[in-house]
Amino acid sequence: MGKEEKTFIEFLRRTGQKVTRARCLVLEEVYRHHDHFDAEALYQRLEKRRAGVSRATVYRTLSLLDRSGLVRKMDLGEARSLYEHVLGHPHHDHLICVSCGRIFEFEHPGIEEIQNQICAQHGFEMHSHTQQIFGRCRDCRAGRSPAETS
Amino acid sequence: MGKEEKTFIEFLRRTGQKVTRARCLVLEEVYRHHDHFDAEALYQRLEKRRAGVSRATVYRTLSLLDRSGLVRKMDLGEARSLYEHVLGHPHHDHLICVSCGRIFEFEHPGIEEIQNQICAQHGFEMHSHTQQIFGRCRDCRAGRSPAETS
DNA sequence: TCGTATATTGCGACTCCCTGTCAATTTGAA
DNA sequence: TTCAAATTGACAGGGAGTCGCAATATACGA
Ligand SMILES: [Mn+2]
Ligand SMILES: [Mn+2]
Ligand SMILES: [Zn+2]
Ligand SMILES: [Zn+2]
Repeated sequence: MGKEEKTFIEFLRRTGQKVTRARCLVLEEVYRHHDHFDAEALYQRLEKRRAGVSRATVYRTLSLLDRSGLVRKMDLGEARSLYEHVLGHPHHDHLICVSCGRIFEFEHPGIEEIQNQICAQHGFEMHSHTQQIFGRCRDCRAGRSPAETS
Repeated sequence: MGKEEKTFIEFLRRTGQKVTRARCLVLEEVYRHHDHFDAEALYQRLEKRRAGVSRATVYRTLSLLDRSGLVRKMDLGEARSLYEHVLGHPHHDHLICVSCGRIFEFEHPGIEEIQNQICAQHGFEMHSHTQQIFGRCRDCRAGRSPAETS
């Protein structure tokens, strides 16, 4: 049993919720890939594997995973929310190419430090933060299609 | 005629669109207040003034104002998008209190500088960026209700 | 292991924020 | 003033996500 299962089960127990077949299948599928995904795509992947988990349960379980700290829900201003792993993926923020849609990750300790300063100034207790930079990626600027890059 | 009207008309002309009664009324109402607002609230304000502008036109005009650079559309992960002025309001980012919902603004030159560095490293051409810090504000931490402040 | 209280599930209906359609109206260039 | 083209209001439609509920699964204690 992976660390994520352990964490999830511990979270469910701690909060008086049940460890169900559907929840385990969703968690398993979430951790089969390591990219940014949306709820519908995850549901489709489960369908393909004939997991027999409903769309509603996918949404409900993603919410649990978010609250348990296993995944992070991200809202990039698009219709659908995206999700990404937290466990084993250190905190980072995103560069989003408005041309090809790809998402690049970055992290910079200086930013976190400044954020702490700002919170201190405002007497603000930070729970989470997000930072997104929208623009054109190197490939798109070069007129290259993303497919040509390996 | 305020600077915002001038800018808007110039934008409309430049992009081959028409300066209409409805668009002017929406712009006027947008600039009557200087806080964060959503489309529905703006529509209600117009209704109260019997402006006779439809909800659809409010949405369509907000989109134009966003594209013209007069307002900024913000997605804070809530159902509704928020909008805020750009003209006369220097760039800033937001602290959002998850307890009372109030939004506080901050700006820090160091952050912008780091963002430029990161873009340079990735060969990324930045168009815009947003940064949100979620947490609890000073008042909420002190158990004070926001109404008591002022 | 079994029985039972309680949580969860799948289903589809539903909500909510917009967005698209289209006939009627307005705009502005000539 | 004329008139093609853009815009508008009304409302249907879309799409992501949520809710209610009867059927089912889970877990806890006997
Ligand atoms: Mn990421
Ligand atoms: Mn602001
Ligand atoms: Zn790109
Ligand atoms: Zn607060």
